[in-house]
Amino acid sequence: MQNISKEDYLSIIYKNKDAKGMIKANTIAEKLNVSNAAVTDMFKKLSNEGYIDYEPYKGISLTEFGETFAKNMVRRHRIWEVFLNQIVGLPWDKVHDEANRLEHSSSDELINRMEEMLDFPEFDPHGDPIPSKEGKLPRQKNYIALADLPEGESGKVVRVNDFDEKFLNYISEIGIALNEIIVVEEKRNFDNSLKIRVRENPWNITKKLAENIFIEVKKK
Amino acid sequence: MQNISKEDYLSIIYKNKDAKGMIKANTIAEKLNVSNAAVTDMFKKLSNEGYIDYEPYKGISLTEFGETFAKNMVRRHRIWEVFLNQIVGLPWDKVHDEANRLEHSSSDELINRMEEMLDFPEFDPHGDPIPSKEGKLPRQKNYIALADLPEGESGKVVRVNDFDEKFLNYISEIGIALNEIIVVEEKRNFDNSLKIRVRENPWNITKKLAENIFIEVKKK
DNA sequence: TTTTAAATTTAAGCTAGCTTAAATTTTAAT
DNA sequence: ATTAAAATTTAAGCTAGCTTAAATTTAAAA
Repeated sequence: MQNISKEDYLSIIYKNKDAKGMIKANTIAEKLNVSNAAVTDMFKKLSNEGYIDYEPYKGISLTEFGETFAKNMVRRHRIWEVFLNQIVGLPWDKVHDEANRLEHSSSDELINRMEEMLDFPEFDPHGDPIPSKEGKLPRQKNYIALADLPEGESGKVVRVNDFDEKFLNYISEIGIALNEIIVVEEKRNFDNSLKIRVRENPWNITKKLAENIFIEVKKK
Repeated sequence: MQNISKEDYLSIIYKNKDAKGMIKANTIAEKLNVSNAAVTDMFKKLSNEGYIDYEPYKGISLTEFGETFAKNMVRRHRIWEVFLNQIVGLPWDKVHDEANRLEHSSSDELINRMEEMLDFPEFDPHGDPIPSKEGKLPRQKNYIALADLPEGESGKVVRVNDFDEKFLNYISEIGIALNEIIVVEEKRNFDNSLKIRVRENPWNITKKLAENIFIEVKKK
C-alpha cells in the first residue's frame, strides 16, 4: 500500500508553514481539497508516527524527522519537474501535475540518477529551489511580487507560482518566462490592473495575476 | 484515490491468460501475493465495472473493454522500461520494479511522448512486445525456452522473463543479454543442469534458469 | 466581559483492498 | 459412482482516507 496522502500532507505542510514553522488545519484542508475532519484525522496519524508535533486546537509543526521527510518529497517533486521539462520536453504548465503523481512512485535512486543527468539543478522550471540529497537549499535570490513593483520600474522574473496550469499557460502566451524582463508602465488604482511590457509588447493584467509572478530585487 | 490494485489485477490477467483467454483465481493470487479471497473480491468489482466476464466457480476472462484497458497498462509498463533503460540508463534488472510503480502514475500523454522520444520501440529490455497506442502488437519472433534447446544446438536470446531482479542480475553477470548467442554444449540428465557457452565462456546453469531464457527458432 | 463567529475536533459511517476461517463447489482419484 | 483433495467463495473484520453533522474550543467583536 502506498501512503500517498501522508506524503501529500507533509509536503503541503512544508511548503505552507509560516515563519515560526506553524500551519493551520484550515490551510491544509483548502490546499488539499479535503474536509477539516480529514486533516484532524491525519494530524493524529502523523503525530503518532513522529512526523509532527500536535496538540489539539493548538496547531502543528513538523518535527525534525518530518521536516527531513517533507523536504525530500519536495525534492522529488522538483527534480521530476526539471526532468520532465528538460529531458522529456514537457512545457512548464504541464510538469506540475505530472510530477505530483510521479513523486510518490519513484525510488530515491531514480531521483538521484535524474538529478545527476540534469547536472544538479538548483531551481525547478517555476524558479522554486530544489533541496539537495543532504537537505541543503540553494541560495535564493531576493524577490517581490510583480504586483508590488512601483510604477515605472522593471525587473527580471525569478519565480512564478505553479499551482494553476491555466495561469502558467496564459503567462507563457504573453511571453512571460523565467529570466524575462517585465516593465510596469502603469498601475491603475480604480481596478488595480497593471499595464506591463514584455519583450516590447504591452499587456494589461490583473493584480491577482501580478501577485503570482515574482521579480528579483537587488539586496541592500 | 488511485485504484492501483485494479490496474495490477488487470495486467496480471492479461499477461497470464491461457490460449482461450481464461485464467484461474489461484494464479492471480500467487502472482500478486494476495489471498484467494482478495481475488474473488476483486473479480466481483471488475465484473461489476465491465472489465471481466465472471461466473462464480467458472473462472474469468477479459471483456473487450477490459482487454483494451489491460493492454494499455502493459504498454505503459513496457514503455517505462525502455525509457528507464535507454534514456535514464538504468540496467535491465532495475527497470521492472521502478516501472511497476510509475506505470500507475503517468498520463497517457506522457507515455506517448516517451514512446515518440524512443522512436516507437517494439520490444522492452527483456524482449517483451509493446502494444501500440491503437493496441497492435508487433510481430513476435518464434522462440523456445533455452531448456528445450537440444544438446549441441545454439541460438540467439530474444526474450527473458523479467519477474526476478536477482535472476536478471545473475544472467547479466555471465554475459547473457538480448541478441547474445548461447550454445548448449551438454545436457545432464542426472540433475537436469546444462553446460552452456556464452561469448566463448562456459557456464553451468540449472534447468530452472534455462526455462526463463528464450531462444529464437526459425519458422518452418 | 459577554456574545458571536470561526476553527477544530469528535462521532458515525462510507469505500477500496486486504486478511483468516469456514463453507461450498468442482475436479481428480479410487 | 463415491470420496477425497483442490479451488473458490462467503463471512466477519481490519486499515487508510475520506465524508457530513454535531460538539467543543479559541478568537474576535460588541
